[in-house]
Amino acid sequence: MRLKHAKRRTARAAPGPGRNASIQDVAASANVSIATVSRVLNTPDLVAADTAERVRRAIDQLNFRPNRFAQGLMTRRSRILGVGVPDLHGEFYSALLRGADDEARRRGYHLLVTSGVGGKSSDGHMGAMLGLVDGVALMITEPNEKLLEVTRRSDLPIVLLDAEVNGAVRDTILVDHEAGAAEAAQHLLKTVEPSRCFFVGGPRENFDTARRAKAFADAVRMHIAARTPPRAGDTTVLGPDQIVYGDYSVNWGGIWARDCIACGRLEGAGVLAGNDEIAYGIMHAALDAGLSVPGDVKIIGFDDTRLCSLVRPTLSTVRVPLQDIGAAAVSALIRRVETPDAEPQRIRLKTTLINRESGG
Amino acid sequence: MRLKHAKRRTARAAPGPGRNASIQDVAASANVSIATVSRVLNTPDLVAADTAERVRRAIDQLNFRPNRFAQGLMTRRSRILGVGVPDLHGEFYSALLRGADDEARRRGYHLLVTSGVGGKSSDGHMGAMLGLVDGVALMITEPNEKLLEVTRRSDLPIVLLDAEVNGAVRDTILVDHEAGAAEAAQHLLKTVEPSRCFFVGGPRENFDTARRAKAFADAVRMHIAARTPPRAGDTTVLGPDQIVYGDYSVNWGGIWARDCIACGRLEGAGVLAGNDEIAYGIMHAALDAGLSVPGDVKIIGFDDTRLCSLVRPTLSTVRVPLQDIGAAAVSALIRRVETPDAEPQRIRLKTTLINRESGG
DNA sequence: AACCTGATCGGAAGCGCTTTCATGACTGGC
DNA sequence: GCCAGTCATGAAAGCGCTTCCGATCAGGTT
Repeated sequence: MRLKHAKRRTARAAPGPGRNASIQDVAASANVSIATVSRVLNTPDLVAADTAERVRRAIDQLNFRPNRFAQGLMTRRSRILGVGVPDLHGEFYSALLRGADDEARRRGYHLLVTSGVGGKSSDGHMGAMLGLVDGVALMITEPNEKLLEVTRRSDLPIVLLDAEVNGAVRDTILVDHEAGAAEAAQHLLKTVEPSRCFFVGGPRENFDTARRAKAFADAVRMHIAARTPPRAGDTTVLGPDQIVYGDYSVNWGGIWARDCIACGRLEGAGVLAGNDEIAYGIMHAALDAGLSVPGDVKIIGFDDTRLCSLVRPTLSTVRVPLQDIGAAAVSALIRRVETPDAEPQRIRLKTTLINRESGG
Repeated sequence: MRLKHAKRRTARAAPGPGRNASIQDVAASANVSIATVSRVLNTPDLVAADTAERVRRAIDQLNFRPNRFAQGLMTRRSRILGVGVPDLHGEFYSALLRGADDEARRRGYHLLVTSGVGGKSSDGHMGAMLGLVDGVALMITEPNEKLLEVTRRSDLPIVLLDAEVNGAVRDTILVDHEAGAAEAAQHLLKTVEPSRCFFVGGPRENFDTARRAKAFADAVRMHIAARTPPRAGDTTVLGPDQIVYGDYSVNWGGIWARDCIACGRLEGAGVLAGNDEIAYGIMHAALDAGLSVPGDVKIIGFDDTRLCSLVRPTLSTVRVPLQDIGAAAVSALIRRVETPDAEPQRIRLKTTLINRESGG
């Protein structure tokens, strides 16, 4: 037997398995209206204690969870935050993500992660993401007009990680690469001649490398200018080979070091690397060539990834608080989402020189 | 002048800035009904070519993007996949996530990442996640009844990473740890006496460590049983100290190695470590003690993280295709989401012994 | 001429929720 | 005993979309 054209207007099947309980079911079960159920959830103060209790029991019993889509449709909030990073490879982003995720969960938000930000095919994907999230934390490491344009025109809350966007006043999490690079330079300059100090960076266009390079150069120049008495031949112009660029890889560090060794210039040098991997590459090439670290050459890395304490000799490095960056980004983003009119914030996180073995 | 109590029933403000264009706006602009607009988006075949074209123009012009919440409310799909891992720390999960993200974006899905799966406070967070995603890829490394119970009772599509759940027939991505461990053992046994072969694992409860340990022991026993002629004193019982457990850290590897050295038992040994970090710890302690690797002691790691090719001597290891695991998980999950009635799948991924320096 | 068929489209229901507005029951002050 | 002022609650209007159903029309079939 089968009902033919059964009237289905308002009748609804019992919330058995296969269908989650809806607010309707709860309301029916607690003998109140759906409005009251909603109030119990969102504004409990507006409902009488005993009613609320009854509703809560029904909720538990039916295992009711508000449908997030319906909620989102009304409130225009999803409690999801987008996180866009250029890449998911390696220690670096994994630490960042970890900080972000911890903070997000603490605040009852979820993280929608997407990598390849700035890549070619990322536009559509980003677009789709914008419709789902309450805000976006974006990490951009190289200039990318298209992406910045999107962020500028979007009215979605955005915080920028470690990148300044000229023209737009936005929440921004900054890392004080300058102080870190300067501190590292000063440390090297204690025992190394300014002319023997090198900065071996990542890609020239990379924001971080650029800032670290500039601060390094400034520190070296300042050191020269300040020392008394001046020495013969002192010049505040750095040699063109003292600041070089490549990429963020062990390989590039090795290449540079071997070149340098070939010219006999690595011995007695002090090197600040653009990141830990480069530093490791340099150190390794030096050791392979029979140089001692830090005896013959002093090396300082950047970021303080796990690598630093694993390798021997251990790597001195400039610690960048990656987890804190992630956490701060999420925190700032939530603040903007929840209080859209708040003043834009610029949070600046400190770096720390970590003296281990390689830096002397 | 201001309109007082203007009638607002059906009138709606123009879709200026501050409000995104809705399907209504598109319909009005293209002079069709919203049903037609929807069809253009979802079932273009049902719309006349010229009408569709007109609608598409309106969509472009108004920069219309369907509201994902409204869509989700109707379709019960979000095109978001949940990924739950125990931890976000380190190379391991970062590689996995990368594979997952690549595959997801290729298929037009997004990833909602959550760590701390299996942790104490993760329940509520997981619960909230379940309402948002089309399915979940779960990585569990240790027994966790509560979590498994949740997965069992949920009708949400789930794929399990590298964990078997007895009783439930589920899509599962498995890694052939057994083959990898056996291959590594056999490699060591070529030059090392069975009684001098060790497995230094991570936590005893950890699924992976348990499986690797068992396969290692089996391989050693089988080697003893198979060799002809049998030697005096051959026994297929491994010494209790040949399979040991600790945690997945460099530190633990170092501790074990130093203990072993103290008893004079490391020289001439062959060691399979539970992961690369342990292997590195062992290798380092050995080198520090003046032993040569692989001359005096042969060491093989597990996972093939970046560390292996960075350190010197380079680490032989059993490669686990982390990125492939992530990609396979997402792929299987999408399959289940889109064809819920498909047969449950068990995908088994191969490991590969990577011979570098430390393994001899 | 009456009928059927398929292609195309609009009307309208309804997904599950939040929120406004109206209602009714009490309360205290006169 | 009556009116203003709470307080607790319900009815109902949508949020923006998908999809079922039916209307219309052109063109072919009997």
